[in-house]
Amino acid sequence: MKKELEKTYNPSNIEDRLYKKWMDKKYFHAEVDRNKKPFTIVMPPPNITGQLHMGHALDNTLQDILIRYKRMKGYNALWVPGTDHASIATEARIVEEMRKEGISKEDLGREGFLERAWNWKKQYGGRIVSQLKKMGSSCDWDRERFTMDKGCNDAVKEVFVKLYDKGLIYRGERIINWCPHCLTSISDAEVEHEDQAGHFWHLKYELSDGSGSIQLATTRPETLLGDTAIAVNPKDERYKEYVGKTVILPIVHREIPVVADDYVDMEFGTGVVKITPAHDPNDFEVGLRHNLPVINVMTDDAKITEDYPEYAGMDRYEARKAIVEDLKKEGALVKTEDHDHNVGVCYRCGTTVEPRVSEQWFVKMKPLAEPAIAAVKNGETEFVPEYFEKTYFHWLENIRDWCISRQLWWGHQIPAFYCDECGEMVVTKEDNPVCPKCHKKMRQDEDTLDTWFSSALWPFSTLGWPQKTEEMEYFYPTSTLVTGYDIIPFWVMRMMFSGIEQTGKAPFDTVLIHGLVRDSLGRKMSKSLGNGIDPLEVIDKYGADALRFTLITGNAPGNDMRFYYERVEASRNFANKVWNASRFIMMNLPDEEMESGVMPELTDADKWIISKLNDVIRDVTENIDKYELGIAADKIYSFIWEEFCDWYIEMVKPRLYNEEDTTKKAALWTLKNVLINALKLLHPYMPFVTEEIYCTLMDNSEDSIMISEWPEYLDEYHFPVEEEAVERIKEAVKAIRNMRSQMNVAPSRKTAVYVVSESEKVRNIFASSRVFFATLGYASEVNILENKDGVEPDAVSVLVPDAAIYIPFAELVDIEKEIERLKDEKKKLEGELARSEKMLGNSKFIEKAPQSKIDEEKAKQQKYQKMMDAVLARLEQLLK
RNA sequence: GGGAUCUUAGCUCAGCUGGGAGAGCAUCUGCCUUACAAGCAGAGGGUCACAGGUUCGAGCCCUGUAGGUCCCACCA
Repeated sequence: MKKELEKTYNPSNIEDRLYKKWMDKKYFHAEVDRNKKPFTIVMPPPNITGQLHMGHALDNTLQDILIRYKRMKGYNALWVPGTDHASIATEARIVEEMRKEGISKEDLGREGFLERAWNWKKQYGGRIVSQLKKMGSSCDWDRERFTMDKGCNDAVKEVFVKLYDKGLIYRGERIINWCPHCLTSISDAEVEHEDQAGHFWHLKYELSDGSGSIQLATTRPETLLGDTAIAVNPKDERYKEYVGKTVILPIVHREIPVVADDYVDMEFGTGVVKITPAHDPNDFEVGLRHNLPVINVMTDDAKITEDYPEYAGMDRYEARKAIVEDLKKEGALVKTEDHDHNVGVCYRCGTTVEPRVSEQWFVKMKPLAEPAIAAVKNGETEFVPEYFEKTYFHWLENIRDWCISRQLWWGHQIPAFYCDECGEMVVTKEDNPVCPKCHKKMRQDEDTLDTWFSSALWPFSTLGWPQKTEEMEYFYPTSTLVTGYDIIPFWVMRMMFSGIEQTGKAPFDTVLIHGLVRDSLGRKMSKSLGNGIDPLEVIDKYGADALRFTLITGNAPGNDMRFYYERVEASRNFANKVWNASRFIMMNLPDEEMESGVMPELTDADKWIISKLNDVIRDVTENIDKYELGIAADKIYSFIWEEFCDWYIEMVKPRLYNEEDTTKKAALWTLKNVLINALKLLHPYMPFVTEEIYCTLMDNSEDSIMISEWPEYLDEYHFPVEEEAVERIKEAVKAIRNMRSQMNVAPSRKTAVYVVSESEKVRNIFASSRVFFATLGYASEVNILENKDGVEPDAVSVLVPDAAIYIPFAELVDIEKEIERLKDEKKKLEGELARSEKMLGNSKFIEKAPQSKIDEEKAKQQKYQKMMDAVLARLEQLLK
């Protein structure tokens, strides 16, 4: 029983059903199989707080295309999915939710809070997974992971302890970036910089010995409370005599030294800097060099501490105002200027970061960064596009130690334990160690680790590491990592050094970087702008295939793209085109099974499309192998729409409608086989529509296109002679259509066509293609002649290479217009010939250009010369 | 301040290692031709930002200029 496609293409009718089928049949699942080569991708785990957005849609479409392609090529393709606990983002969301209910973290306590967080994970973690499924993502859900599951926790502890034992993780009091809103430390990568309008306050400090005063300027007068020095450049003649003296800090009236330090820029401002080691990273360094005290003047939430009763409880900005007032009163304020300056803000909440001295855990980066740089330099891992390697190098070459402890509860708790009795500290994988000295129970460090600490281990923790699993052995290192350029410093870099340090191998051989999906005005999609487009809405309206196709076409790797509904519509129209062409073919296929293996006697047209398909198979395969997914998609698109639908199907129709036609079988065979192969090429991009058509077409004789074999280029399907013949016919048909259109001839009006050529070969080609002039060129009769003697006199003419086509339009023929057309044609040909002659007449071209180029040019010149002769002859005839 | 990237048709963008400028959308003209009006056939439209250079030959390579975007950066 032959199946049929629905009359209209309706993606929502097929997508969920097919996805379920794939799941049921376990097509996405990969097991270790030594007989096959592995191809592995680990999915960048989306945050459990998140909803699917266009960035995920793009990221996962790219991955799915690669995975589906490799799977069809015979690789053992594994795509490991999962989600990220996103400690800071999730905790912030939960705290916010609790705030609305009027409860705080402290009310619940650590355990109560974590319980609530796990419930959150249960509730929202699955949401994004089901959204990924709507995209058609063929990931191995049996291997789904979570960055805080047992396996990841084991990996985290393993790595932490190893790095600690090697001295690459240490605990220390340093200046770190503190977010007064999230109430935690954050890493350098988590700080964004933005320009803020501010002021420059010029202050006057009196020397303690009364010998004068010194002026300096500051953008942050409130930190003055914690100043422990002022600094000048040692080479600065102006201040040489002051170095070693002390000044009186205004308001506080503390005596602080004048120190000399190279850090100070003599050119900038007055060349004098106030030093606040507790609240500025540079000042902290200066403080270390000069042994200055560190005075913290702010609380966790950036309010002035109780140590300064006049300002206690004021936040940073209130205190700034109050202090400026007091400075004014004291006469220490010389002047105020407007000044824009660059401040760090928390990348999660946008709050201005407060540099702060506190005790934190750090990863020593230099020794880890070096091999990670080397792995890219020596090609073990490469970036696509290559220029992102520069971003990567830049980060690693300028990296500072990574602050990994967070004052949060949701995350991997740091595996460090303290003995309250003797103060002993132990770093261990054990859960409840006892103090090695006093054998008492120990207290675990309260802090958790930076989310990215566990994400950094994702490529191998998901494969079972630190256990020695078969998966680890077989699927690692993974093949391609697909991610946005904005994630390079957070994640790519850290996976690289973690992978190399822990496993000895870089975690992937290629990093495919993509850009951002922006709105139609080129703005970043964001919640605050409200310009985000929900991929699920697009899928509902146009189908996942259309969305996927839109996201990977018309865009080069690594570049941002704009999202337009018009483009989705165009993609949907393409899916519809494929659907209808398939429907047409199936309508014509006989009820009984065709012997699809045996190739019948083929016509030129059949061989032409097969040869074209063969080329597309080669090109598309090459393009995908080079990660040129957009280019490959374009080629499939134009092959299917232009070559296959607009030309081949149209050419083949007469053979289908004529039961007597002896070549009908060949036509059907070709239609079916070309369609099958085209569907296969398209499948990674449009998995649903191709599967639905394929299964209907194959009448269930095969299970799924997604596990079918990727087409291969075959020399025996290369038919240059037939290709040339059909291209000639296309030229002729196009020329006829063009002319008729210019003359406003209604399609209903058929006319005789005379094709004149001196070449027997060309006459034969046209003679055997008479039918195409009738069906595609509106001819009522076709005469093939050796010379134009037999042509009716009142005819218009069009010239194609090696032939002239005459169409008698008695009453329509306008000799003047005809002459005009020919003159235009002559002009064009003159241009072409001039170009050819210039090139061929250039002795240096003949000397240096490759022979193939020269031959090519000579052939062109000949062709145009022939056409020119024809034009001139025709003109002469008409002018008579 | 340093770096990356971009500037190609009205709009949004492709253009792989240098060898006659492309797509989608939009525009204009005809068509309900029994797969598809979510379609078919035709057409118009570009000094490839600017200035130099390398080359037989440059949208593509080099240098500089202008403008846009992004990333990094301790000028208080």
